[in-house]
Amino acid sequence: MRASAGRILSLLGLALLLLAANEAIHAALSLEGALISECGPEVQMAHVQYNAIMLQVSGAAVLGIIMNYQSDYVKKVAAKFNSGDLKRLFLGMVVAGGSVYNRCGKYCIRFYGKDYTMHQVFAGLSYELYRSSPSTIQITGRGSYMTQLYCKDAVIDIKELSPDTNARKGGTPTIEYILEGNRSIRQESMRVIMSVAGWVAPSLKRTAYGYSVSTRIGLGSSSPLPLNEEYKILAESLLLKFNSYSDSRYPETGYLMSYDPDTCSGFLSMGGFVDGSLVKKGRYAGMEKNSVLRASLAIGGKHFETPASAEKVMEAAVCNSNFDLSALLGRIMLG
DNA sequence: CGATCACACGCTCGGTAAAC
DNA sequence: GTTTACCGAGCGTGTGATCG
Repeated sequence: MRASAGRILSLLGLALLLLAANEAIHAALSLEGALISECGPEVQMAHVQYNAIMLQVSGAAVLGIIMNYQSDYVKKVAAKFNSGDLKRLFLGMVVAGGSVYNRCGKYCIRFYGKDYTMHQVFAGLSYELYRSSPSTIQITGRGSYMTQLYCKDAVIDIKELSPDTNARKGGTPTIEYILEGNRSIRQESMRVIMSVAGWVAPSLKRTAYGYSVSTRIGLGSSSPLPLNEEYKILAESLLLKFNSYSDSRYPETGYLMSYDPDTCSGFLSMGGFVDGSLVKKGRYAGMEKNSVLRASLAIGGKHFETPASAEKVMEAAVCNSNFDLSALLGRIMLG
């Protein structure tokens, strides 16, 4: 059974907890609690259900994590897609937010990022595809993680699908393999890629009637131009309209961005970001990308008297998707 | 040989505002 | 209202050292 490895890890974790009830474990668990509390209800449920166990290893600030790789998201896609398609998702994650290290006889695929959930997804896909379990390390002094998969087969696969993997070193990764997939897996790949390298940035704009919020979503920031073009083709195949932009400091790179409300809401209605995918920095850092996107779209076009009142409504909308938007708007809004 | 640790460099998101 | 441009500091990334 594919679930058995995960169960064994859970049991192992439970045993360790019982045996080693020390301060370190408690500290680790409370940190984990704080982390998980940022996630949506679905993630929290999954978490309670499967109970990831954290262990303190050498060094004060470095935590090793034994993860249970049964993210709800991976369970869902594993039931729906064959392994060829799952490989498309895996490729998307590596290209958008990972690296491949293959020197000195080492075969290592890494995934970086602050989203605990996305590391679970990466680890879950690794297990589904290669029956190999990576380990996740929290990077010292920062709220981000690195997941390392030592697996020769995986490295060979990725290098075959995208020979040039490391964008940082001037390479140009390709997602051609994803583009060859059917609509369903392309849509899922888009969601995963956006969750890894995409962003939401609601912005305040002074208008004749006060201030209004406009919604903006984007993908990447300095992707190699050919890859950026492939991202655009992928988006267009799903009727999402992005424009390409380039940062003048990095001429051979580009990113995608869209202000189009139909594109923003269209992306949301196809599932949007993977649940638990968080905004990385800025005013909404740590909040769910989907919540921010939903809130921003909900109050887009409304006018506010002051920037502060607009931000207040945004904050309320992001933090509680069930709150009474119209009541709050009635009190604060002008037009 | 697989796995973990450590760290410096420069790239990324995302804030902001001007130009259409 | 929509699109383009600029910019910065926090963090992503590659790699060597090290350990069991």
